[in-house]
Amino acid sequence: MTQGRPMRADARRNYERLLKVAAEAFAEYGENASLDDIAKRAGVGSGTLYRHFPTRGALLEAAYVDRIEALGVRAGELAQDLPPGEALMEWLYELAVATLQVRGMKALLSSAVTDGSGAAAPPACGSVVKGAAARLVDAAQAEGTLRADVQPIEVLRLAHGVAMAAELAQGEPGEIRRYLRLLAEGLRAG
Amino acid sequence: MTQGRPMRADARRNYERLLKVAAEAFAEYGENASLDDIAKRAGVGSGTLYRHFPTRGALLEAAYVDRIEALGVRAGELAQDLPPGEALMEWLYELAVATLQVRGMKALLSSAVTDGSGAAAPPACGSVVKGAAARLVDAAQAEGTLRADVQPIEVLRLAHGVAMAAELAQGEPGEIRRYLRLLAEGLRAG
DNA sequence: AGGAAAGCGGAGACCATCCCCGGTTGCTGT
DNA sequence: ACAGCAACCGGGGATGGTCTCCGCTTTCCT
Repeated sequence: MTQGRPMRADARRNYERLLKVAAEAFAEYGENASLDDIAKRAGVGSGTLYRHFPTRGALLEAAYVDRIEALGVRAGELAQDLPPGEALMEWLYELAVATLQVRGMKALLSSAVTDGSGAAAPPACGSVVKGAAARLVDAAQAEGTLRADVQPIEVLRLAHGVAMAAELAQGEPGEIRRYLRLLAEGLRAG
Repeated sequence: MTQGRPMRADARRNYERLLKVAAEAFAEYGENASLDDIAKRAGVGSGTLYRHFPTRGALLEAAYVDRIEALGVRAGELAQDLPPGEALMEWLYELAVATLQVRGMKALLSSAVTDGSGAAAPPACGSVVKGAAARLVDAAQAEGTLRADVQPIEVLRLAHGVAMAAELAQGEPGEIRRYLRLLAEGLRAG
């Protein structure tokens, strides 16, 4: 649908260079890395950057799609290897770790689970995360270990909240697990 | 201790004007309101603003001390009117509401509960919030309705996480209560 | 080869933070 | 009352970020 023509060779080159440099820059300087600086490092003008990625969010998303998709795949693996309740919790853990560890992912994932009506950027990658969550939540609810009155999106939001809480305890890596376990108690069926 | 001399009259005038204007500006534009603009509105130069409040955080804190102290007082009232467990939860609710409602308070409260070692600004008001939380948590633990293995600071962080989670569900005001109730299950003794 | 369209790039407009220092104001002692 | 000296003011300007605009270059197609 968005494919009138294949991209011109130089355009594709620049696009990919930008993506590579952006991922490095976001990792190094966080989600507020200077965009003009990214353009400069990639050896292109800032105009080129803004044409390919109109907003910071668009670039952020494009730079991390593979990481997001890996989370989607991971959901499938966990669903196969663990009982539904445990699979969900382990996946939420890995999601929270990614949220904190990969600098710049926070903003991306957070806008993915925002009630879209008013927001600025509805990232496409949101559907991957939401889809994975929905599958794991449904399975756990069918199994009867997860209370039936919560929606997948709520679970995602709460996991994001847990990640934020853990972030406040900088330097205590075990805190994510600890807080998530407390959340799990609240989500348990019964 | 910080009181070598009383403040000069013009200095005090400017200080208070800035505080008043800053509270308005933060309420209107959020925590990223332009500082130079605040200075202009207050009828002072930007130099004056930066002399009184070296960082954005300092201004934010000064502008909201009264709101924070009101939360401290409220903790006392709730402790008197309700059983400890309920008092804690109601207070956390009001804390979360303040976090979301008063734009600009979020950053302030969040830095208050951060593991201070590396952070930029250790706000004095943090002790008010932490003190209130400690009292309510202790009482609830003594009563036996709150699990004994959580620390007050952890409860604060989790409440902050709940507020963040609720923020993602923009426009659903009941979500704070809902998410807090889930957290409460996880924190319940037993 | 040659022309049209797609794409490039960086100058520059705009806005924010924050320092700096010449000039001004309020306080204090006589 | 008034002189003198801190303390304090104010805004100009350096720095750095975002994002647009448009003349020029590159690619692709025939």
